[in-house]
Amino acid sequence: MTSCALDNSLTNIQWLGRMSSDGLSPSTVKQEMEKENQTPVQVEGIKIEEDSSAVASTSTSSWQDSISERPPYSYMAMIQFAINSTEKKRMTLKDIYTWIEDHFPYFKHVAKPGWKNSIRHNLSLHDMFVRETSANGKISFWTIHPDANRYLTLDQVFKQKRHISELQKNLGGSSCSKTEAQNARRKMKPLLPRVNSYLVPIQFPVSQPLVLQSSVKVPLSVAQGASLNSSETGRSSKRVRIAPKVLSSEEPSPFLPMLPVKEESQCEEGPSPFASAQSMQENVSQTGKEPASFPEAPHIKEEHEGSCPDEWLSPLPAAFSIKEEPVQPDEEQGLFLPVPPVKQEKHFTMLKSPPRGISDTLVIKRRERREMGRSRRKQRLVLPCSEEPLLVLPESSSSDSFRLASDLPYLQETQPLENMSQLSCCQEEGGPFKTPVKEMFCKLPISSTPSKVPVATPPMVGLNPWRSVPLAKENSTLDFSPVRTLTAPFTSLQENLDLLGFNSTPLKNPLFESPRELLNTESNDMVSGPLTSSPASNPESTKQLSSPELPASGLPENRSLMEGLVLDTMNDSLSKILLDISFPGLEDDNLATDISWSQLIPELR
Amino acid sequence: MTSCALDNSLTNIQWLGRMSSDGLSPSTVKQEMEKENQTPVQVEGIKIEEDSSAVASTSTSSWQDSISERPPYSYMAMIQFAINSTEKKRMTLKDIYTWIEDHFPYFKHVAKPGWKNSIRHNLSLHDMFVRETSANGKISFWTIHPDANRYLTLDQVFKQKRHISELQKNLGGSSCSKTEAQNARRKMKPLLPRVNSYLVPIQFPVSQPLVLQSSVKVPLSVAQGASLNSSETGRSSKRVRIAPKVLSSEEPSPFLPMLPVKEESQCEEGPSPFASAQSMQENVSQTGKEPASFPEAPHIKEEHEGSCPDEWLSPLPAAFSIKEEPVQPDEEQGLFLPVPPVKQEKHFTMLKSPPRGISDTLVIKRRERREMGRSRRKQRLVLPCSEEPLLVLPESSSSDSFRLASDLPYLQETQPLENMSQLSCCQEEGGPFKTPVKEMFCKLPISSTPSKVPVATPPMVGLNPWRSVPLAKENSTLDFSPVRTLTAPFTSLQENLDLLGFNSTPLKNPLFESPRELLNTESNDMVSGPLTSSPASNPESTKQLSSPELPASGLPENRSLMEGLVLDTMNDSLSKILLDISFPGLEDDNLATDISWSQLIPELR
DNA sequence: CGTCTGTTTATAAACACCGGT
DNA sequence: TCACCGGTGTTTATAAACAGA
Ligand SMILES: [Mg+2]
Ligand SMILES: [Mg+2]
Repeated sequence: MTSCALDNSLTNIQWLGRMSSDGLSPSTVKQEMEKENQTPVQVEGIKIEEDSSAVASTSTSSWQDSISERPPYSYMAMIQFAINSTEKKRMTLKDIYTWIEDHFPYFKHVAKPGWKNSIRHNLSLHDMFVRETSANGKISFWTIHPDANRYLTLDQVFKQKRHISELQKNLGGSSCSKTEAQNARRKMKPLLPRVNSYLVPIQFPVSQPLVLQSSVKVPLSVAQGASLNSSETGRSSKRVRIAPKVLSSEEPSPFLPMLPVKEESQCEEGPSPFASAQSMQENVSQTGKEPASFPEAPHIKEEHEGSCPDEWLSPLPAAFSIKEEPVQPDEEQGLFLPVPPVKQEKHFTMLKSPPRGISDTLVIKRRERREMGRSRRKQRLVLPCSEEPLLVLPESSSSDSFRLASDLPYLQETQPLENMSQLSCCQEEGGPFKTPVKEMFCKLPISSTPSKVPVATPPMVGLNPWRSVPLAKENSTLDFSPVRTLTAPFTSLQENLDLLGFNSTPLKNPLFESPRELLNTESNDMVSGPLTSSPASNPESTKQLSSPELPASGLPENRSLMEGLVLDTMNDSLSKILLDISFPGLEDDNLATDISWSQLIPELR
Repeated sequence: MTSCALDNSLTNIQWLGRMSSDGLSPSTVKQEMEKENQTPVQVEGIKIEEDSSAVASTSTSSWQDSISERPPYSYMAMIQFAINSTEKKRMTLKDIYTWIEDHFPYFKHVAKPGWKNSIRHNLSLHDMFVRETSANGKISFWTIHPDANRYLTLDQVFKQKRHISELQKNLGGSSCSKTEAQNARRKMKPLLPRVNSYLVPIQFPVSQPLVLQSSVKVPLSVAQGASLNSSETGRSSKRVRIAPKVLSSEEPSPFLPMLPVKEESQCEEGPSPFASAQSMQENVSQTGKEPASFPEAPHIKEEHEGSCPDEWLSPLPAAFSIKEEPVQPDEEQGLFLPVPPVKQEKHFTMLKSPPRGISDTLVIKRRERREMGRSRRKQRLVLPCSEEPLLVLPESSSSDSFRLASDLPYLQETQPLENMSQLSCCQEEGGPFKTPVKEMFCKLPISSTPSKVPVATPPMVGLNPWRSVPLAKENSTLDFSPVRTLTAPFTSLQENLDLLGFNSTPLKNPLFESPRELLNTESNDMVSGPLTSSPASNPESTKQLSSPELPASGLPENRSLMEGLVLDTMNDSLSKILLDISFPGLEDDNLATDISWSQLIPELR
């Protein structure tokens, strides 16, 4: 509706975005590219400009303020926000792009064009997103599987944030020292999206804002004040923040049980010019809103046993309704068991899986359900769909946000210590290296999990003398790789910060993960409160009732910022170059051997 | 059984592998790293050496010969090969690593450590792989969901290859010029894994073997001879070949309907030292083997409707039993329809999906099933699981390979032209740029689909003067990026080759894809032969009957080779460096703004 | 504390297919 | 009508970040 709003605002945004790049050297690449990204597609879209102004100007909401920063939501979450912002709960790919750009300027002005590829990838990959075709068959709409849709909207998330932050303040920031964290367990559950989830490409050497925001450990007051100061040196390396990882099955019911919220309503092809401002405004609007009361509420079906996949559940930093839901006895069906279905369930749900005939091994799902604490990691986390087929979570239908508050305390506890010590460091600065470190180009790479090096710079560098303090470990092996050295500085700084207690990264937001853990740990000792099995993954609950589930949602934490807008694509080039240089033509021999694979003995050597 | 075979052989292999690296310059990185990769994990494994000799020495089989080249199988396929090589059809992660290293030396000597991360990623991502725990709960085994397991083994694939190649020869190599290819349509269906699937990191400038192998276009004889000659210049750029993309549902029944084949039998923890030789030998062994006749043949269950996910089906370059299978009338169920189920089905299968309430839009699946040719792309390809719940493909139970031969012609036809013109070029050399090209680091990037530039070398290059012949298109935009130029040469060469008919890339191996296409095109005009819907995706068929399906499997084509064992990880570093250089401290400002996301107006600028 | 295993998210790519020109 | 192109969709490959043991 508010189409063709102000181009000016948009312009402003861009301006800001450019600040970083400016007329730098050619290597600045990013900015250049970025701009192109948006323009190509949107320029023609007609609905490009609109009210991007809202984003730029509004300071009320939580993170949108920092216009060019990457939002703490995963692509999956953003897609859901976009689709759920329409009345029909469906949206064309192009409109999804537009919605996201309008609500998250980062993608419009900073992100590389590849972000659209990621959107498409997510739409295809997640079963939650279903493509439907218009009656005439001319248009394709992306929808959210009714059984999986919790009707999450950006607004809801915002509200959640506010609630959380308020609560945190009231609670007093949990400094989350081990002891404290542990104690806090039951009470705190940072609904926030997990502290560190961002993708922002990195760029600059040092001095990055660490900001934690409302998330876990740091009380808002602290976070805000501290963020500016200490955050400066925080973590600057990393290039792309991996989203919080919401664990799909977290909250069976939507954040706020609410159903559709009608945000934009311009479904169909309607460019929907104006969406941006809304989210902001909505935040300010009334908090409590009752769910159910929407026409199209889809799903309902019978939810067999554990029919829902996994993402179905909580695609974003949603709430985690920890209902407690007693673990059912033991179904004992072939394979899909309602309870702690491991993630793998997905398809399994209906299949008779384990007719294996081997009795000595149990499908982990079942095992886990029982032993909970044993078997192998994860999986139990999978609560997702098949999880608790039975529990519907028909609880608080509209007061969710509040509910969440109470639940929030939860998550954090799961592993206070660990977060602080290990995790916390790593995230922000690139500190610890759980997985080795990654091989620069010597012979360091040992762990199979890549792991990134904070600053990673190619050998020929030496240009950025940010730091040169080796971590004390691997240095010896690599000499020429400046990369390694860079990390050192960060770690030191960050470590300090972490210790101080306001490192955003450490704890991140156990929010979603905690649910899992809770379930698991339940049998052990962790459990104390309400958790149990689960977040009703059942779509039904969501639809039929506005169901209770305590939708807590995560909140952004923001802390890191966009560091460089680096273009990953370049990476390849560089690496190749290096290689080529070093290797004249040796490989040709090897390569040449191909022949038809079918034969040809290595004659080369 | 044949444990502790010859260490010598292994040694030899390594030797060969090293040939490429040797004592090159430090930049050689790869080799260095690679070695470390393997050593760390395997060195301790005890079962490391074993009979790797088989691999090195045997020239009988198709591609294993080229020891250091990346096999044409996707990770998913290799994992299946590994797991299905055991009697119990289960394997620990470590053993999977070992099996793959033993059977595909590439991973043992060339691949970067990240390949193990990819293995784990595939295990977790694909629902087909289910983790089970031993009775005592001490050990985790990875298994293949019985409903999805077609008991594919490396041996079977090999056999398939041979069959195919033979058939091709008999048929006379289809030079696959457009006209020919089109004509061949119904007859040829290259069961091979698709020509170009590899991941090999790239490294060298020019002169790469193109080798096509037995796959589609090129008759074996031709491929072999030609490969060496023309292949030289083929494609060298690309870094990682994306696997053929087997389209999971391709062959509902296993290649060779066979059930378990017992290859290694050393399940459990047994290091299984000796697996390697077997595959080779088996190839030589009898070709025709009847299926069914194995104890544990799992699945059977009732396969509801479209209960199987998708990967369930044909994870590897399996055969594509193009049974014809008439498209069922129209089930009309909520969403999952047996026929051309779109991939999205996965979970949907059992859920009542579309209770949406909106009648104007149809779930694509349904639509496609009906209209087939309309709606949106793909999806129909999805034949995978839900596809033809009904058709079982109980056809030729053991003569599949032959069947395949007849089918092969099929695939290629789908889009001969396009492949030749557009696709073919791109693949090999980096030729055309369907998706723009990717941004080197200027402002070129426009298409949201990354697209790689053949040689991608950073700006400062000029080192490899492989080619400088622009494709005629985009050149103008990028000047300094040597990358672009590199592609040109290839294209020219390859194009020529393609025209010749033995370009591996263009058509690749429509094998698996063809099925999809066939189905789709059916309604249109493409269809001519037997295709129709499908490759029985039903697990049942596989098990119950050795069902016919024509398992054609893909074959390697190999063509590209490992170009550089470049380390992607480095890339980041490089890009960052460049950025940093260009940007002094501008961003700090931006970054500093983080604060707590919740507030803070962009004060920086 | 470090490694291995497992789960997820992010990206880049390679293609397929479709519709517009 | 057809070839080319760009947008849309689907998959595979990789790198990473974490959780858990
Ligand atoms: Mg989908
Ligand atoms: Mg799995």
